[in-house]
Amino acid sequence: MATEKKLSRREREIMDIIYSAQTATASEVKDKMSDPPSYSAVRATLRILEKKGHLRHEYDGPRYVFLPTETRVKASKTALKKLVSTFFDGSPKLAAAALLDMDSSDLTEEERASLQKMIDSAREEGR
Amino acid sequence: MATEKKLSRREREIMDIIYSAQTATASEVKDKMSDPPSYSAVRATLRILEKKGHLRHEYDGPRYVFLPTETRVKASKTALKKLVSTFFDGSPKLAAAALLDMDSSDLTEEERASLQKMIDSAREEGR
DNA sequence: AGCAGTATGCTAAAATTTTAGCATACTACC
DNA sequence: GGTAGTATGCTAAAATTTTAGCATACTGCT
Repeated sequence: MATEKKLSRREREIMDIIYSAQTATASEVKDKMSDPPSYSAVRATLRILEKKGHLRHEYDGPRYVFLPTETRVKASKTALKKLVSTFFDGSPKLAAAALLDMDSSDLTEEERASLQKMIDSAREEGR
Repeated sequence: MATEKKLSRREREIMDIIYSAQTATASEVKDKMSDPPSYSAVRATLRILEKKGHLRHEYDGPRYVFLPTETRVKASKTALKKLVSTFFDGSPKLAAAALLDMDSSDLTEEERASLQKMIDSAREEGR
């Protein structure tokens, strides 16, 4: 409910770090930030994210461990949906094709073949 | 070169709109913004994005049409890579699986089966 | 008990982002 | 040729974001 979107740049950066790590302390977050500001700056932003309802914390002994309030799966769906609409004209298949293409070295021949099929069928659908 | 990252919230929003539309005038951008500010505010941000090297413009009669300096494909790869690392532990296969799952109503039985295989194999690889 | 190290909370200043407004130019149409 | 409509460029103020610093508390040593 209270969870509005509209994250600032730093807020977004921190959320991404925490989603990636699943869980992180303030200093872990700081370590992973690009061009990290002071520790207290990081903490201030974490506090804001908590107030906005995007994060919560638990205790790990003497310190806070921050975690997202939304599940990773749910957040990933939202992110995927947006990405698909931004770059792939709304076609998840085309996006999936691009992904698997990135990963091509790991695909078996069989996988590659069936993929190709999906891509073709997505194209036929005119998307 | 000049193309640094670090877009602000509005800048990011505008870039996404333009990537999605491929091309857009200032007022088209404004129309698609959430909670759009004044027209001149939009234009100011467009100008900033041009200065930062993310956009350029061409003329469509009397007005500017803005377009990204990076191709859609390249930008989408960057975006996918980040998303995969944020939400899918770096496994494009798992991300693709999630995508195709979203789209499940459009999949044939055959597609679904081969997908399932890929997902399983990705899981086996421990990713 | 005292000290070093590392937490937290809060506050206010610095920096950036976001915005509106005004001056001006061009097109189309009456 | 004047007027309405819609462009652009620029500027400066408003709003938000980002930051550092300080006060304080707790842990674990010595």
